Amino acid sequence: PVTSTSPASDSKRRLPKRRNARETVDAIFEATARILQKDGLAALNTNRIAEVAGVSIGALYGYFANKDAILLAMARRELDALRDRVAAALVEGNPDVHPARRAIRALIRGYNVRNRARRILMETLFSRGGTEDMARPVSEIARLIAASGANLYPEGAAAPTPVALFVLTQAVDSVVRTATYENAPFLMSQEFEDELFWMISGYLLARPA
Amino acid sequence: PVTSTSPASDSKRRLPKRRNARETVDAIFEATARILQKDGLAALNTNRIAEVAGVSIGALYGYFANKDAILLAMARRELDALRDRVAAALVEGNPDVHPARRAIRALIRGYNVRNRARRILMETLFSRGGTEDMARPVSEIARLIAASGANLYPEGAAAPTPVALFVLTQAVDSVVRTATYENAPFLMSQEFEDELFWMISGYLLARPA
Amino acid sequence: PVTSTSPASDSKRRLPKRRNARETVDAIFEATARILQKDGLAALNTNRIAEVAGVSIGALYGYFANKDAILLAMARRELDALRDRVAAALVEGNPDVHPARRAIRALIRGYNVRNRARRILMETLFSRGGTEDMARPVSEIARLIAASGANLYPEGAAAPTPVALFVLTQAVDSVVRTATYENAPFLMSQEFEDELFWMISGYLLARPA
Amino acid sequence: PVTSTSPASDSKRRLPKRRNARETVDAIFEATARILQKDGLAALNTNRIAEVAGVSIGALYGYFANKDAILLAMARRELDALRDRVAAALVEGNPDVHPARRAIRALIRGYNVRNRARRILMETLFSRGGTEDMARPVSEIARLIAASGANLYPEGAAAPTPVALFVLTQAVDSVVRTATYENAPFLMSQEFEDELFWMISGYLLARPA
DNA sequence: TATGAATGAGTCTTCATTCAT
DNA sequence: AATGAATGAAGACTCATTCAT
Repeated sequence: PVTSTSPASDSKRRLPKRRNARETVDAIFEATARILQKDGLAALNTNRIAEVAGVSIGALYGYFANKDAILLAMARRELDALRDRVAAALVEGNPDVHPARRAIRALIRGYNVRNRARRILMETLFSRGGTEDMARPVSEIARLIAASGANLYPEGAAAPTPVALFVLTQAVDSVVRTATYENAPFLMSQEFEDELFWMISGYLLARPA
Repeated sequence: PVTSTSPASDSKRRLPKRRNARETVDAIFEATARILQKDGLAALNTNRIAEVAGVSIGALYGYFANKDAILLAMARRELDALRDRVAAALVEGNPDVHPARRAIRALIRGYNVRNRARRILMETLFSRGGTEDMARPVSEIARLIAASGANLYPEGAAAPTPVALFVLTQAVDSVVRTATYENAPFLMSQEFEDELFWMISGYLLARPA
Repeated sequence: PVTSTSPASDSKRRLPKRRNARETVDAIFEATARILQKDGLAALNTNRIAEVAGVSIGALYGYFANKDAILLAMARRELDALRDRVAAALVEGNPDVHPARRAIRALIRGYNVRNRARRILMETLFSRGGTEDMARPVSEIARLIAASGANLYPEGAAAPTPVALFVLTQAVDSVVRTATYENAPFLMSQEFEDELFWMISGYLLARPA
Repeated sequence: PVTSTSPASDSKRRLPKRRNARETVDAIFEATARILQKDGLAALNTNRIAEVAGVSIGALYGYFANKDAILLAMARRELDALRDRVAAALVEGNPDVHPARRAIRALIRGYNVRNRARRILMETLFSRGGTEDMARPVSEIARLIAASGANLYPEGAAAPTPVALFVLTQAVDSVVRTATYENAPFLMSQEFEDELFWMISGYLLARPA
């Protein structure tokens, strides 16, 4: 800002790094996640992101139109990644474990990393009107459940309606998310997994045919 | 800005703003809620709150130490009010309706007003570390459920453990909250209430004794 | 920007000056004029204006919505002031001097102060679409001329049409302005005044009745 | 951005951008004019110029030392072109039309194209201290008028002094320029031309011998 | 106790220019 | 000679908070 009085620092500007787009975007996301996790949304500013990412502020704006765009892109990416992991757990994995239990475990593990950052990201996505973005992954899981049929829900259970699937998936998702955000001590316990499993199967069984 | 020169001029004599503390605080909360609901958190600033509330910015700072304090106090108040309504629904009301259904209805109605403002408030409370504040009302409901015994949960059901109560109450609360925030079309439907009821009773029945 | 490491400079912020609105606006205009005159438009930034005016940047934005608004308001003020001076010279003053000559002199003197700043101001006004604002003062002078009748324009001259008045006033105004901006050496000379006067009277006489 | 992998793919093979210096400079000027005309000076930036011109930003800096240099070079070119056209109109053309009228017409036509861009260019030239550059063309026209003698100015008129020539040429030039910038409705009318002509001849006649 | 003008640190964003490729 | 990603200084503007009145 103030005209630099020491001509010694006049050593031109740093030579530009030349990474590829993917690396740069990753660095920006990583920096954003770190700041969010450590100091929260209020401490997140574009200059700091750039600094932590080791990218110039100009480069950052070359990749994202504005601060919000970073958060939004990141949120979608996280959402997609979690959805993929849960979906995969649902259809494959240890056959001795019930698919629902595999999905519950994937969900718990998924939420458990950098949960403050993740939470802020989801709130941002939501508050920016990304309701659809948020609903889609859960809907996809719901569709997957509906499609996989009898081997997923208990014998004798009526096929769940759309509303039932909404309730079911939101319930599981929200409980795990809340437990994660609250750092509930029982988060990684067998007991917690059991309760969730009972909720799922009990609910499905209780629904009238 | 305009200096009133003669206090006698009664044409536009401002109504004597001699409110008591309670009224002022209410006006501030009301203004905050309105701004949040209409334009979101980013548009919320203390000057605007003061303006909408019809209070000088200086007076506002006489009632709240800083901006956050407003949000926090409001969030707690909302939370308490909702808890009271749900708790009341649980223990009293139409005896022909199952207490769980009465609670579900109270929850749905409670979340349905000014849901954007409410959501932001809860996020703020959470992000400011108000986990305990948020957990308490739900815990209290859980305690109430545990205390009310057999008439609340189905015959033959094992008494729920703390983890089970967490899962149960969070599930119901989160599902309703999410449906509200997403403006789900089925929010006020009987079907939705039924599904929630089945989830509750099915879950409680499925738990091994 | 960078966290100040010396706690010694932590001496709170300056105590707020309390001038009245008029003084503050004047100080801002004065600072703007000075910067414009000395270093040109490119060197004009709101922080510097505030600094030179001895006003906080926040206070500046309390009086003007944005940077442009300062320039625009100033330009209009300058324009009005000059118009008033020329109009006054036209209708009053030394009766031994022809009104047209009095107006010419007022114009020359008016443009001669802080001409770089004045020029930039007019360009800004123009480029922001203030064509009407710019045209109005000249039109008003033209109207004044038309109204004052025979004692202003030579005997035997046909009453000027609107287009003629446009040509006449723009010609005089532009020539003086250009001479000012170019720091023409003859600007304050009698010769220059004479030429302008001959142009006016010759033109009016040459127009067919 | 998209790396062309096979140079053989001819579907969207970019046209071989092998222009010579002249073509490139022209493209840059054309792009600059277009941007200025459409969106004004504030919207003019080197990256956009390069983009619109279909030139890389690096190449642009190969032709011009900096942003200002583009504007300056363009301004001079425009000025010279206009001067040439007016000078030509003065000394040749339809012999049945008075040379002064021919010059007036050339001036009006000249200013009438892309007048916003032209105006910004002139302002830039002026504000960058190009007073001499701006004065020269007009001086040359003045010299031409002085040289062409009696057939240009009315019989009985005294030979104009330098100051008179300044006043005369600036007056005509400025009036036309202003009328153009203001999109005056009478710009292309015979009446306007007449008034200008009367101003010129009346002025020259009114000057004492 | 209320008022609201003033403060100024902080933040986003732009864009002229460089230089590795 | 051309390309365009990267650089980072600079600058417009916001808003939580203070304090003279």
